Amino acid sequence: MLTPAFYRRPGLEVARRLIGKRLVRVCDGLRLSARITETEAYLGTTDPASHAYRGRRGANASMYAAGGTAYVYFTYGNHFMFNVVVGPPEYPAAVLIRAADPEEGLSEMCRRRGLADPRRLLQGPGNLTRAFGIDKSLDGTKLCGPELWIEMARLAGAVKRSGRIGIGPEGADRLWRFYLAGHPTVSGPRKTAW
DNA sequence: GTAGGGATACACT
DNA sequence: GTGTATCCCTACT
Repeated sequence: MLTPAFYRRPGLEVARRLIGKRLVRVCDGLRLSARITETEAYLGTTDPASHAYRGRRGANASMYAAGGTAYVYFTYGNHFMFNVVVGPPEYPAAVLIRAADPEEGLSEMCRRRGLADPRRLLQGPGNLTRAFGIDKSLDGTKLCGPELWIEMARLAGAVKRSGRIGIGPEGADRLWRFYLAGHPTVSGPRKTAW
């Protein structure tokens, strides 16, 4: 299991190093796991795309927790987003987990998603939280079990970076998205995966 | 291309 | 308290 020290590193480093790691969820007694293939960093109060840009709010409180905390929020009336808080306490920064490659619990993920294609089960941040049963109840919990944690795993492939997806023009010039090059689970328009 | 969905923040009574 | 614009999206056409 990744230790708190891993998450205390600078945000961009954590975002890059999370690619290839194994996200594990125990839900209703079932173990689900997947290798992370795509992340995005949202760092500090000077990043216009970050929820912490306008300071502390009720909904973003978890971003101010210590590295290794889960930050889960709800958006667009439909979707939960799962972020990993990074850096020291009181520094608001998090890495959004955007996509992963399923390993264990395939049939359960298929059931939750109403879908069979393993490439699409965890493709996109809203799809990933749905398949993993991640919701607001996990917001603020520590990523060291028993319901949710991230494990060490060897990276197989090259990590590339690009601008972030789904944000406005503000902050779009920052290349804070990381993904496993050429992997079929990576989300977003294909043209952004250069 | 766009409808859909609900929480939130903020500007107004 | 009410109105409304926004939001790190998805699933359709």
